[in-house]
Amino acid sequence: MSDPPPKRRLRMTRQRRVILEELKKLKAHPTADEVYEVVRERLPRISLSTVYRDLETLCEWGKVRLLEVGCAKKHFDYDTRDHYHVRCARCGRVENLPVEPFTYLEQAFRDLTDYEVTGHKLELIGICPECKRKEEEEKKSKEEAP
Amino acid sequence: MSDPPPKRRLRMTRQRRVILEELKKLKAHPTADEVYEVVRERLPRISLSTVYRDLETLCEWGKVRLLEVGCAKKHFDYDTRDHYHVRCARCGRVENLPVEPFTYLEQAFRDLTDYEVTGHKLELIGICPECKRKEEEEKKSKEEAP
DNA sequence: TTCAGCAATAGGAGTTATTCCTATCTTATG
DNA sequence: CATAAGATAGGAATAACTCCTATTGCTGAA
Repeated sequence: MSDPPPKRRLRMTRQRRVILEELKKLKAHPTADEVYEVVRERLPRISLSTVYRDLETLCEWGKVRLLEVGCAKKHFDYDTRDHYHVRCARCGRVENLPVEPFTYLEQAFRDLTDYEVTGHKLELIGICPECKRKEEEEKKSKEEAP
Repeated sequence: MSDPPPKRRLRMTRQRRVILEELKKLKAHPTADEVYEVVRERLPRISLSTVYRDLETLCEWGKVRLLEVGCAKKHFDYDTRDHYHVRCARCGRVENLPVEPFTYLEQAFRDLTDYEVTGHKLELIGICPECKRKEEEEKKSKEEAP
């Protein structure tokens, strides 16, 4: 069929294991930077570039998934299955939507475009509970002392 | 309700008019950089920062829409109505899907999250005809001279 | 158990896309 | 025409990556 990928022997190093473990613990879908912050508590000498490289490697390896959500930063997910997301328009936080993806959508849309369709993404936009709370606090303090 | 926005008198300057006109001509959904390239042919002294600022202003003004698609760059659209998109996984090009958005989706998903849902985005991923063609050419030239 | 060789790392430089800053220029109005 | 708010060009600054290099660390064959 096509050329076999250059087979390098990937190693489960300490850095990679810790990154994977911490990613698993986080319920949300952190950015590389956020992963770096938590991993640093266990491996203080790890470098940000290692975090980026290892997250990419773990993606290729199929152990982690890269989310290309509608914002500049890359988000990573321990759960590699296809699923939909909610994103907070204020803080950018991303979380899962507990629902099975609609596989029929791609089929239904295939005739609407001359692209060779390979997948789809559905993203709910909203305000997360924390940001909503902050917003209300701000409004209140404004009313009290304008 | 809430504070009225600080009312500044926005001006339809030459730069803004040209940006708007060129954006209207482009069928795809260009990035700021692509807008800059075409606008430069009519206004050679325009600066990239003006393009960014004016695109943002035109968005606030409701004359242009910012698309936050699943890739690092910002894309802009002359058509400000809600609609879905296809994106090329290779080159990042974005185009419209000629279909009415499914307004019921938000309602249906509302109970699945504690976010205050304000919208949703649906994006088909695929390979655009041009990238598909290039891919096939590469494959062919590989077979001929390996 | 040593060692050759590939893989991985830390640290920092480089890149890309975007935003910010400032001195200067425009333009609508009085 | 004066003038003041609004815009602009040009470049510096920033954010989020991505790449480079010298060094370190595994790992499997001898």
